[in-house]
Amino acid sequence: MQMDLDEIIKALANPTRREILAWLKTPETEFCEQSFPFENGVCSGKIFERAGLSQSTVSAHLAVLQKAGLVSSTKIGQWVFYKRDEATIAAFLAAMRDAL
Amino acid sequence: MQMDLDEIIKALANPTRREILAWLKTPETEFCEQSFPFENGVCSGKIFERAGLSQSTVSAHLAVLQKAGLVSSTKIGQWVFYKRDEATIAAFLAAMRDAL
DNA sequence: ATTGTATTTCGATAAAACACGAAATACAAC
DNA sequence: GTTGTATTTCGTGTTTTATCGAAATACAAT
Repeated sequence: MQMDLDEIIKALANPTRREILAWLKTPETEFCEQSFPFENGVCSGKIFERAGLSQSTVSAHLAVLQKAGLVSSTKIGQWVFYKRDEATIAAFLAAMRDAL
Repeated sequence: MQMDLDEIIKALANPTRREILAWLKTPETEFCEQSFPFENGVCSGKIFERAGLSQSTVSAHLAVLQKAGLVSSTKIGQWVFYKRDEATIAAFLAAMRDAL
């Protein structure tokens, strides 16, 4: 598994981004219903609402998470859905155990 | 175990600080001998040398690590010795598994 | 093709982090 | 107490991060 430990830690060194990642763990309980099933991920608009920051700011946070490989996105129509990348997250935790 | 997850992650979001923490895992192999046994920790001077940054900069890094609880320090004479705080590190790894 | 909705990118600003050298502090030894 | 060594704190410049609103892009629907 290739992954940039430094980039991932920096991505996680922000409470909003960690929060988003946590919300995505259980979309059913954290977000109200959406037209598409949660298997595709959560529509970014729902995340914008929840975060209490401007759209552009949250969009930037999502981009950082994605660049670090912690989430992936799918475009469906005019919406973009984000979901956790569990493989990277697990690999990061393992790498962290070794690094520390 | 009380510990500020946010403060710890921010402390770790810097390669130099992670490096220092890694060096302290095996002082015998990472640092040449010192007058006091490594049980007391590693003399900050040795860490300054190894890091390749100015004393003041490395001193600041050590302060961040200590404030986060990742290392502890002991003063002996005019020297200050730093060592890992394994309890905090382990608690952090566990908290990280839960948070992610 | 015009309009409307969803999202991202751009440009600006403020705050935080990183680095340095110089000054200050702490302690030992003389 | 003066000198020398070890370390931290202070003042400063530079870079990175976080945030916003406005402009740009993408797509759907009419």
